Amino acid sequence: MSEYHPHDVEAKWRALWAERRTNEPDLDQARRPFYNLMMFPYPSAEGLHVGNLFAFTGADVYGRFKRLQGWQVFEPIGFDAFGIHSENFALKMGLHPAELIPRNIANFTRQLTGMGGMFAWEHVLSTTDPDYYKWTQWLFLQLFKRGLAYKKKGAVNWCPTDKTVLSNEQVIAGACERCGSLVEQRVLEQWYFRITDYAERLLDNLGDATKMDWSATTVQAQRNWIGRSDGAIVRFALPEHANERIAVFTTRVDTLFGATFLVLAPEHPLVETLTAPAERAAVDAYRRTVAAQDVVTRKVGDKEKTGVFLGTHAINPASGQAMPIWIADYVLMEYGTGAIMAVPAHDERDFAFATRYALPVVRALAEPGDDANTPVAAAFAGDGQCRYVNSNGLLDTLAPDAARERVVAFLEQRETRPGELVERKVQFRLYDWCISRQRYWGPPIPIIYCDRCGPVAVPEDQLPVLLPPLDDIRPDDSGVSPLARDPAWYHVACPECGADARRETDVSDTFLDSAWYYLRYPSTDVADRAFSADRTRRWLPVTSYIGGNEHAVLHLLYSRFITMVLHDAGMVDFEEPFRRFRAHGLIIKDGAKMSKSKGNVVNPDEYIARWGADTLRTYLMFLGPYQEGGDFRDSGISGPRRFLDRVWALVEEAQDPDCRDGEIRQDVLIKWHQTKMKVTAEIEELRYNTAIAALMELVNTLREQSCSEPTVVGELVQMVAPFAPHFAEECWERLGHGTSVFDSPWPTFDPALTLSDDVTIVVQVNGKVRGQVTVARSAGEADVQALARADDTVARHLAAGTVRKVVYVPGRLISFVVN
RNA sequence: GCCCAAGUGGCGGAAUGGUAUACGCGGCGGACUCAAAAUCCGCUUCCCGCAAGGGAUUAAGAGUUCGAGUCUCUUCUUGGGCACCA
Repeated sequence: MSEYHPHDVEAKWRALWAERRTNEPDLDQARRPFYNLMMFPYPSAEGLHVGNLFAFTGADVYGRFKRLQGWQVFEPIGFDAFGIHSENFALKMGLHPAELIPRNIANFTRQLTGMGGMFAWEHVLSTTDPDYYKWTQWLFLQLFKRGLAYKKKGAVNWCPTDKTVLSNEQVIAGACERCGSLVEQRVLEQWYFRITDYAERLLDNLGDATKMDWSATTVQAQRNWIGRSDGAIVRFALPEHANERIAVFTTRVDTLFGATFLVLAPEHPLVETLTAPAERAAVDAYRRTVAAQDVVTRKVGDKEKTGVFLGTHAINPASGQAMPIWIADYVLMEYGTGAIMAVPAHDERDFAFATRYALPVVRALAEPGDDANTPVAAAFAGDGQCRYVNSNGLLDTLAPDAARERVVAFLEQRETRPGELVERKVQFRLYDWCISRQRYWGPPIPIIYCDRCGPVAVPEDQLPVLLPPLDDIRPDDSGVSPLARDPAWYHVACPECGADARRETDVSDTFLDSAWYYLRYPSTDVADRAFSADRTRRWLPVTSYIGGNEHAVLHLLYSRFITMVLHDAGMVDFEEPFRRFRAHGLIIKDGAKMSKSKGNVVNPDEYIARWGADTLRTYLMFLGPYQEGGDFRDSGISGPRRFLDRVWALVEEAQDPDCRDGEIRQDVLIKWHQTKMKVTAEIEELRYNTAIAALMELVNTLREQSCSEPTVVGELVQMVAPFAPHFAEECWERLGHGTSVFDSPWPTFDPALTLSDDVTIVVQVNGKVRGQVTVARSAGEADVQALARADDTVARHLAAGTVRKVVYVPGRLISFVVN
């Protein structure tokens, strides 16, 4: 007999896997390719924490399961090592990121190897490697060439701590998502990607089951982010300015009869023209106040609404009433047309504004019991209970959808040319993606500015534009990147005319690095292009992608956009990069989220040292549903370790010659087939905790016997293998197999053998369980009822009245209704 | 404010509308041991009862059903997303 020593076993199999290239599929020949992707880590100085390990283990379990099912699984790993996070940490430590990052990557590599991931290390990548970011720059140029990358001066989110701009996606409630500083508004010239051109497709594909099978929560988050609104643009005539009209976007054109005033964003271009001389001073003062505000005070809701009157009016084309025109900072220039029609009776914000400035409130809708003139106490949106009022009979009896159509038609009739008064319009909340960063640690944007030629792409054969080795990489408040301090680097000849020119000194957003890394993995050994056409055709789109839902809108949306662009360019033949995506849950510790500030971050190293990686993996997968996460408790880990020890003992026992060739007991046979059925189904659905529970039950059943069948124990080992890979290899070898357990076929089951001959039938009287009877599965209702009535307790409860009804569910229960 | 999840023993968590509390942790008792650890065996939702048995119980309340943790409605709590988006 020998004992289970995890560290010996794990070291042995790590070495053998590397030596035998067990985890390196043949990328050019695989017949059943399965691309098993997990979100690559940012290599922090702290190393992997137990939450990362939970995420990677769950994805690895799935990959190993698929491999056992006969797929050639490619499970790559890499490092998302560019970006502000790495740079800030390096600055804090007084180190250069170019020095720090390789160190962190070495530590991560040690930990990822130690956890027993089935990683194809021959295809590891780091976004900071010039062989990688060369192609990130190439990707930028593909967008640039197609007019999808453009430079624009505009108000941007500026983080005063990180001293760089942030994309809208990186601003959470007016604060920097990374450091939490309140974001300021700055006017800068930045590079943008036209992701808004793809809004409709990005939204439509979310509902296309042939292209995407994603976690519902992630799909919902993307839908909300893209934010499609179906509405109309209405143009209001201005009696005092016959040449101008004010266009507003509204989703509630049916409330036009209740629109009593217009509000423009203070930055709206027509404000200058429309302001009456008498109001000039007040308007200018208000616009200055707003311009001085930062994004936070401007955008964070629930504050007192302010505004000023422009001294002029528009005409409501439906009611004919004059509508005063105001400017107010609750109207945003970036959304819609930068102007709204205010319907105070049916919009909370408009109601608050109208109340404050004593503007008229007119109903377009009335609730039951109200009439057209009942004063409005609070704005209400209206629903099926409401009816239209004040519409001169136009809408009275209509449902909201029909009313919208009717108003549009009404306005269209009065137009002298199409679009003069109204136009149907779909509006998105999504903004273009700002990718410029005024930082050091990223891929330089491959553009050269020439006075004569304008912005010119760096020729592709001159890529990569290497990041120059600067000593002082600290960002400053100037709004330009530290790269602008290296004239020797940025002074270059214009690639087109040869005149003196200047490189773009901003670097690109880290999210661009990660928006295409899955395309690079299969082609890391390809030097002359970003990705090989053959490899890409064989392996992509990604078969299964697993990652955190914190990237539901950032990384996942950008990746989809980039893939669509490449698809349209004819470079890939799919629009959606990730066939199946599942978000994993989060690990909490003692009921609280793990965070450095709370000091409850669990380092997996010490648990691996004490219990072994296989035990930690099994524990992490057992502690809760993978897609929901769970609570990490030190005491809980001993259970999975006991489980592995017991499997080990069963393997030892199965090797005993006296134990072979026994006849399998009926109840063991049933449990065995039930377990195979259940484990197969549960792993497929990522319900690892219940799969492990089923395996524990099988072990408990096997332990009741003096001897266990080697066949059953062998299949038990195969089913444990995805969770405890080194352990399973060792057991498999001990059972006499000469090849990897991961090259063995996943156990099959016979559904007929999952059912026992006898069944327990529950007996209920008036809905309460009063007994149970065991009968042959083939027994009929009459037999079951007779047996049930014969039970003393049941009989007593039946005697309390008359049986009115009997419900019989074969194989399950018999229920008597008595009164 | 709006949208989406979730709420089950001391704890992590199981339950195609059909025996709620599987599996694991912890706890209690026992075996082994000089002793402890490890291991093994048994018990463990709560209340009444020696027991047989009875009652209560899936955040709270109502409803549908022979039967509800599961379906419907209302309320509360927690977590997540969106948020002057017209």
